[in-house]
Amino acid sequence: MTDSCLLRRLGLFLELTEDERAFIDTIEDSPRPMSRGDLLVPKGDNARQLFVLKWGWAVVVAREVTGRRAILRVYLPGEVIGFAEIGSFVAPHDIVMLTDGVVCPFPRASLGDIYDRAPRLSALLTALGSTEQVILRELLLAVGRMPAEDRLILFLLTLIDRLSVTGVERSSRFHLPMSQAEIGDTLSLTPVYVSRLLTRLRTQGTLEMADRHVRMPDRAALERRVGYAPMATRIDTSWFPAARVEPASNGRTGPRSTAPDPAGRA
Amino acid sequence: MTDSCLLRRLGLFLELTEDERAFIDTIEDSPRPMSRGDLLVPKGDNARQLFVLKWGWAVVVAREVTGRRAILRVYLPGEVIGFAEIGSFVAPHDIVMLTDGVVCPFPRASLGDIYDRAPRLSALLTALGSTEQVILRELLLAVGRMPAEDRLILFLLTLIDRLSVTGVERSSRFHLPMSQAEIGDTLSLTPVYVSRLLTRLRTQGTLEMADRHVRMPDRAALERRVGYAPMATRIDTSWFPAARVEPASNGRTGPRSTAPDPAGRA
DNA sequence: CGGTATCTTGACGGTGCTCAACCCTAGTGG
DNA sequence: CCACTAGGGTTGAGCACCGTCAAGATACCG
Repeated sequence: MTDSCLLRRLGLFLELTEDERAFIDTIEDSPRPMSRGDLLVPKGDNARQLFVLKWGWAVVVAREVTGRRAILRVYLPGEVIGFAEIGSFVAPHDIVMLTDGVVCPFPRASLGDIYDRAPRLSALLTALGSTEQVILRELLLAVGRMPAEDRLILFLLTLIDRLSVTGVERSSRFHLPMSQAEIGDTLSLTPVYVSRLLTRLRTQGTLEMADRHVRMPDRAALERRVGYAPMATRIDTSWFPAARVEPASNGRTGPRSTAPDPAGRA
Repeated sequence: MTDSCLLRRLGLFLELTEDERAFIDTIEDSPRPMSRGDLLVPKGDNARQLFVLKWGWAVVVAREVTGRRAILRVYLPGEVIGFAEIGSFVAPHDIVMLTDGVVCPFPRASLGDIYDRAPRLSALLTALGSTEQVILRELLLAVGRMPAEDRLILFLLTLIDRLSVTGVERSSRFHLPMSQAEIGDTLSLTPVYVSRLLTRLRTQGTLEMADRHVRMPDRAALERRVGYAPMATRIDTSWFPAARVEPASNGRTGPRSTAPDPAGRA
């Protein structure tokens, strides 16, 4: 009953019962150190694992036909990696460590156990997946409809709020371990233009940015400027079922044992 | 035990047991006709309902600060609407009927029942949510990194495949009930430019498009051109738990009855 | 017949990309 | 101590993709 990564993550959103804590504790492997550039999930792989990002940053990377790179998702410390892939036979994109870090893997198969035995945790997983969609939609809106300068500002504002979920960074100054090229890939801009934007914002006094640390002197003004609404960091759990953990009875460790399941598709 | 909308949708991905079918049948309200422009989910609303789109098209609409409109998601007949919102206290975006149509609403509260009593269905719901993320990511990649012409082609290719999931449209010609302005909002283009693109593609012979019907004479060539990989229309169910439906015992109709749940957040 | 929505076409301009040179720092091996 | 390299950042010149503004065409509808 140590504090596992997954337990800490899920505990952010729900007051876990003893049973639930004990259950979560059984499904997680030991932490694994990672280096910048390591592939957590290779595209095309049948991803059999998910990860909690204990520390460090990771990104979902895609490549357009012409070879242009795009970062479709930035994972911050504490977040769960691999959710978007669980319905797919093969991973649609690479997931790569952006910095050195530590991940806590857990097998995808154990998700089946969660759904089988811990209904409230299952609902939480779905709800977490739904917030990922909201994040993606906001990024899509920014990339599609905002001028580059606002887009950059919005990105930084969003990061601050998301970092504050895990409570690590509260001030307006924070560490951003991304190169300008990587920022560009996230916002669909070229490295050259990101550089130009940053120097412009710096000379305006809108932004302070040096050695990968960012500070926003007048954050409120910027939020107004780009129409930023702070993201919901809490989850609406009102519709969740009651907390409950079924015993691991009648050999139900693997799927398909309790009821008939003609899994073949016509 | 009629064929409800939700049942038909979930049955696409899983061979449902009798118990599961009966269970699903209990949670759905009767179909409701809709007109173009009707709000299914208003932004800021505490969305207490989800919908299966029985027929017609619907879209998620957002507005940038400057007033520019964006369509963040297009829902096709058969798809489930409201998944991205279930973790939020209030809906982050409007969801609007794009055409006349019929929806089958079901209360969000009944999701709690599903999680409580039907573990395999719960897993399916999560998996469906994960495929939504993949759709979003692909759109983000296209909007961010593709020239407008390819973006438009990719959009049409994707629609064909997604329409074929429900099996209605198999040919390369299909009905696209969107104005050019709406297409533009989906692809982050202006109406004027969409018009220009379409006439250009038409005169090239790449595309046939008239009175909101589209045909692509050489679909394979276009798929190669934009690097299109047909979307996974099936879901990887290998990690799902066994099919099982718990009886609706001990008054567990509402949440929070079986175990202590100090829901207050510190 | 006027009003509205949709589409088309033209002229013009700017945001953001491309290509290129250059700088700085850190690391490596002589 | 000094090349040499590699990664990252900055700056300039030029341009093109796509947006903006505007006018006009067509269709539908009250």
